[in-house]
Amino acid sequence: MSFRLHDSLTNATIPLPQRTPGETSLYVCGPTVYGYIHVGNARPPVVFDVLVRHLERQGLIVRYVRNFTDVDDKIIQVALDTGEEPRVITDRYIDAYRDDVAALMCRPPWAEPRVSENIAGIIAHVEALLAKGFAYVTGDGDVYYDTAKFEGYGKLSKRQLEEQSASEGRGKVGEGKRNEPDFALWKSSKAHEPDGARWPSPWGEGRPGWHIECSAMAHALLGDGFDIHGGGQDLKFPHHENEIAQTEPVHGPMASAWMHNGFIEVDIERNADFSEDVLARLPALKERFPDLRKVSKSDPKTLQGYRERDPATLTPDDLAMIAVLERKVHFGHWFQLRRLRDRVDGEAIRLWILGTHYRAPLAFDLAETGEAVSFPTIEQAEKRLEYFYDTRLKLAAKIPAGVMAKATLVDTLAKLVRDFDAALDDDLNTAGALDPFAQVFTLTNKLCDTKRPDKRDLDAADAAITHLTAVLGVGEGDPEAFFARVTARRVKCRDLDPARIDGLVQQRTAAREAREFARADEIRAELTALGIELRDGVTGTSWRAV
RNA sequence: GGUGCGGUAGCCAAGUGGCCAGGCAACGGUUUGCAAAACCGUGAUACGUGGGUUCAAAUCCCAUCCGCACCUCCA
Repeated sequence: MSFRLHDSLTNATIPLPQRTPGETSLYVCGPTVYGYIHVGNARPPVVFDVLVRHLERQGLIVRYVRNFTDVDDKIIQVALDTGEEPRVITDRYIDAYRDDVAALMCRPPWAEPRVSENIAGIIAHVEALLAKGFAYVTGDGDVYYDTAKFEGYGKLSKRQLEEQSASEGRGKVGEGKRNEPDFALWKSSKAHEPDGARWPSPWGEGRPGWHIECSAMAHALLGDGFDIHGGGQDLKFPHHENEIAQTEPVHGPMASAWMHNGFIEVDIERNADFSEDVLARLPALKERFPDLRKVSKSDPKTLQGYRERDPATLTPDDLAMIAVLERKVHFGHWFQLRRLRDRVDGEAIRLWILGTHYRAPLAFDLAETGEAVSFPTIEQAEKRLEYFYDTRLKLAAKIPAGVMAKATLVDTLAKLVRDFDAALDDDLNTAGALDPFAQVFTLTNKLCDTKRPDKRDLDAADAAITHLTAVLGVGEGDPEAFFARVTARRVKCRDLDPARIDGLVQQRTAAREAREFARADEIRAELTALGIELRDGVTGTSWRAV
């Protein structure tokens, strides 16, 4: 095992930690299930799924835990808004999450704990922190972590204690909180909060704070310390910093390595088509609103606020803000994974994500021509996927025709597979791994195009492709199922009539057989205009929506 | 201000001292009734800028400019 990874705690590249030889334990922070996820949330499951596949392929047992945060202020808010019980809400979004990540070709983790099913362990952990003097109870029945007691506080995010501001707690210093960065381990329930979000505890009815949940669930499933803790970059502080602070005093060092993925970012100025006036005002607006470019959940509300104002009172700056907000809301709409999946295949989203190293930022592209919305880089990935599956179909059809000639590709293919594995061994360099991946497919196509392909070459190509696609989780499905899925989506999206297309294709075939090529080309032009691509093969003509 | 990440060809994106990235788009060719798909080939002094080290720098050192993210719920 020569896998090495970048550890965010030490900022060094280290060998894969294995507390138990032949086994690696991995904890990844999962979603808070209060709504549908957006494409940014898709990155961690995809990245860590590839990590698990790669390690397992090399014979390791990976104990991969990804939690569901089903107890949280945001869930309570949804419950209060809709009148539903929290469990109903969280069940719904857990199902939706599983559906989304399955579409991204992520395999289920070894364990998916829910906070609501780990309350006893959480209470025990809080009690242990209280007993050791790392936490204190306030008059309101809240329990806070005392960050001043933990010497290593700030070591993951590399920040000094005094710089930090409060998080995860309603209190301010003086109102029961001892230090500004102290965070809640247990929050007392308020009268109006739903029954499904309160549990009895030694400190009265309440619910756990966000950070303690992961510490407790990781310990429940992986024991005292584990190998790798993963999650998005933004969780470094405060979430993971707090997990360390909570875990170390009770169970000793938490994770041997930390892996943080970069963000998927949207750039609203890109292709935004703003007017000269808006563009001229952007710099000044950015001064006033530093997070102007960031797509935020409060954007629709803010936009609504502007729309409700008397147009006469709107200044040019306001109008510019409206233009920008409209753009942000538009991006936000397509950022949601469910919506995006209506336009591009989940597997293509996966390939798009893997095209960039997991620690680097990844730009989300959206282009518009008139009414039509497109996602250039993801659509590019989808075309690539079609190529992979086409190649597999071609290879499968050619394998029976293999002969004992001269095998020339066996060694080359083996080397490409080694290069592929080596790229992944180097801190999961999926983008680098796509190089040998591409070369294997080119060689396979070339091999299939030869008249008398060697049987051993064909088998070697098949074995190489099986390995590469299984590790990346890209192009490994049933090709027919893939094309059926993609065609069905495009047909639906463009409101095409498959029966009519089949009819036109038949007419064209008849014309071609009669050697009436002008007529045949006329029909093809008609189909092209509908976005249908034809392929004349030896076994007849097939069509695909492009 | 603090902590990180980055600037590589039209676009996306690997690469951390000498040798090839890869993909998309473009162009030429093989193939095809013509296309499409596939394959082959081509392209551009590609490495933010200025110095330095070295036989050799995208890669190391110094300086500098620019961009991004997080530091408040966020993957």
